[in-house]
Amino acid sequence: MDMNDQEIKIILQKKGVKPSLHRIKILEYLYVKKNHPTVDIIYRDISGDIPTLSKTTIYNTLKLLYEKNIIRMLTIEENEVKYDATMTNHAHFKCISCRKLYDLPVRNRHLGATEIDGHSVIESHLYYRGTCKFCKN
Amino acid sequence: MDMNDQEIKIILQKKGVKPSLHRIKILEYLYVKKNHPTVDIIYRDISGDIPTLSKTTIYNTLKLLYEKNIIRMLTIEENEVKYDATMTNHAHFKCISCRKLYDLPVRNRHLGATEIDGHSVIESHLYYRGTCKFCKN
DNA sequence: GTATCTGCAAAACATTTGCAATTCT
DNA sequence: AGAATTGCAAATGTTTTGCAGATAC
Repeated sequence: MDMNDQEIKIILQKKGVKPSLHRIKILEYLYVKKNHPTVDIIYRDISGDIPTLSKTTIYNTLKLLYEKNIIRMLTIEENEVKYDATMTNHAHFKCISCRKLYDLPVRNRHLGATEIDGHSVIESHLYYRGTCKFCKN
Repeated sequence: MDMNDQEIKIILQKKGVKPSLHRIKILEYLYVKKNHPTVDIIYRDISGDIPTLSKTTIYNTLKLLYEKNIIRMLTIEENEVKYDATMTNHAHFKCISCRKLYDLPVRNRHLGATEIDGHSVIESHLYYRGTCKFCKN
């Protein structure tokens, strides 16, 4: 078990999640790749390393990690959910041409709000759709 | 044909969409109800008035209206798309307890941006999840 | 040994698609 | 008649569910 696995394990334990091998590997993937993957992408990328891994476990794990506030769930796409382990406030930009999803380090007071119009905020999402700087020419 | 239908018709024509009865009624529903409905909700609510209306037509129409920039598509829910005819910049608040979706009249310079980090912005979305003021007690 | 985690297959849904029927001018 | 619109039924694709088997402590 290398350093990364150990760190991931501690993160899970702190949040009250039992650090099974599958859970560690899925969360580690999110931390290392930072690619806002779907369930399918995760399955495609790590099922080689963990031959017994099933998609059901990925679904279960991501749901659990989301409920424990360890990762974010991105519903920018109409048809599939993406996940993100970056928990600091940031925005996203979706290019409708190349389909890439960019992180934007936006400093926005609205993203850090804990209360809006009397409602208690748990999570905030800011995202844009458009044509990215590499596609617009 | 009442005043509303006439107004809706003109809006559609201005955007280059032929104002069929179905299209008028679907867009009018969105304007009048302002309830961020799903395809199913629209179908449930207006298929009584228009007995021949099919869900396929609602799907077709909403897609067309979205592409013509007449309505917005909201992907806040994981599993289904909602639609909104309010085109002025505003945010949304989703209550995880009562499940209601609120409009928030947020004045946010980020929502009006046409360019971010060199990318050309076409649409902006800001939304929150949490517990609404009526559920939190 | 008991509780939790995992995996398979089937089910459940929302959405899309192909194509035929209808409507409008 | 010709072109666009609509509707049905089937297909698609993602996510959930039920339950059985495996694993961990």
